[in-house]
Amino acid sequence: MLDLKFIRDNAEIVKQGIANKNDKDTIDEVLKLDEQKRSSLQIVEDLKAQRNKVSQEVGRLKKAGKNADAIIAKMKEVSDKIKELDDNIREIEDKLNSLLEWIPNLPHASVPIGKSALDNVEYHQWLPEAFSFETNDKPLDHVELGKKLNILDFERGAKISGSGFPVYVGKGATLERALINYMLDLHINSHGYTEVFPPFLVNRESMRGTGQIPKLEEDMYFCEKDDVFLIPTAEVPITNLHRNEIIDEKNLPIKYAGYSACFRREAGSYGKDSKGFLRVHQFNKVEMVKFVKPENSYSELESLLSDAEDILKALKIPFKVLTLCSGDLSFAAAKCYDIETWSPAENRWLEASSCSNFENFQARRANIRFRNKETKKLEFVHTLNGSGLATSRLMVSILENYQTPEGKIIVPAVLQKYTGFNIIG
RNA sequence: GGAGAGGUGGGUGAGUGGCUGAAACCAACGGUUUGCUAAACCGUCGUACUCUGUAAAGGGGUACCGAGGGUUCGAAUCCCUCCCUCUCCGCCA
Repeated sequence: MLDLKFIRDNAEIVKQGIANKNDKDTIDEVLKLDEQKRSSLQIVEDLKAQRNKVSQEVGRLKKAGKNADAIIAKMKEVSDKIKELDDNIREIEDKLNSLLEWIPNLPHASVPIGKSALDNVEYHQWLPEAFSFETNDKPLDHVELGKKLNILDFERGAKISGSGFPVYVGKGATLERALINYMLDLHINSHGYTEVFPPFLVNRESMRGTGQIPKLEEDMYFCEKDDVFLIPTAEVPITNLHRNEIIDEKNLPIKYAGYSACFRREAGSYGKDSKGFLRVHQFNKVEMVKFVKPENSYSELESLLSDAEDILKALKIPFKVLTLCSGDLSFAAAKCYDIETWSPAENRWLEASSCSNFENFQARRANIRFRNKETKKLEFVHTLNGSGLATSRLMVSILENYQTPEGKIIVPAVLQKYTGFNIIG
């Protein structure tokens, strides 16, 4: 959520930001409603001031045993008028809020302007030693490998749940579990994050807090009976840990890392990247979430990115990092880096992580503040989060990059103590 | 699922129709005292919106005691609906 006062004072900047994000511009309507609201507010508040004053007078008169019928009758009229104006203001406010909820966060000044993913800018790239994009044999893709080695079962997943619900079997299941544990341990032991194991179902307010609602509501699984949603990412429960809280400044930054299953309906994206793990309805992810002081959020974004990259370096998976252009930024993000890992069989890069700075956009929605010791004022924190990492796309890269000419999989060295075996097949 | 208790400021907690934006205590902040720390003492200490306005400040108003309605000239206080937490019982992992 943007600050209404900021919108009022910087309408042109906001409009430009929305345009750069390819989003719908409702600012003129917002300003009009804001104007209406404030003028009505002035009138009704004057009436309320009058009512408060006279009501006290009534109390005094009654105590003195005097008759107050005349002014009571008059105040009744005032009260009715107030009620009418209040209703009117509430109506305006509802309209205003429903518009505000849909206004995206503005891109940071360092974000390249662009229309689509094609305009994203490469930030840097990392390749393992002796790596080559050229391969002599045609590598098997992860679906073929999974089937051949009997470690992934997409067909049975479709039978028991539907397409996009993969089943990990045998050493595949162990490898998945090892990967999750390895990533969590690294973040907790080496990067200073506190481990969180969050709920996978959250209420509507939480979804609103991080910005999934209203814009992405259709993309989430919803349990109507209890009005709860399956989380699309652990970002939601973990960021909402501090919803409606005032965080002690000396506890900042707060850094959490947590595993969750992630559920996405992927409505409207059928047929695109549908193979195997490339687009699934349920996947596993370790997520990092930070609550930081505003002045530090961009340096925290860099370190968040580097924390995610450390996983890939340790696993020796080739990756590159993109700075998303304004048009490709998600609704709530001010800046975002995507990490893409190399898939030799697909012969392309696959998105495995997003690391974003939301500035105070989520904090304002979720009302997460701290008291600034210098100004003594309450301020919104900045929130950030990044996948560290999603296992599905990562698993594609691991299986394909670590396959031997015989079609076996060598377990990456850092995972071997977690799996207890060093080869699959 | 059944029965009961309760949700008040950063925290504990008082407050059953007007003098309560809210006692008291704790925490926090500023100061005095002290060789340093501690203790003691004094003082300050809600948020949001809005109007006015200053170099910075400040001042006025409104709202807010879980949420939303209602009664009333006037509601933290009375009524209704909903949400949440806790305790006990039942069922179950």
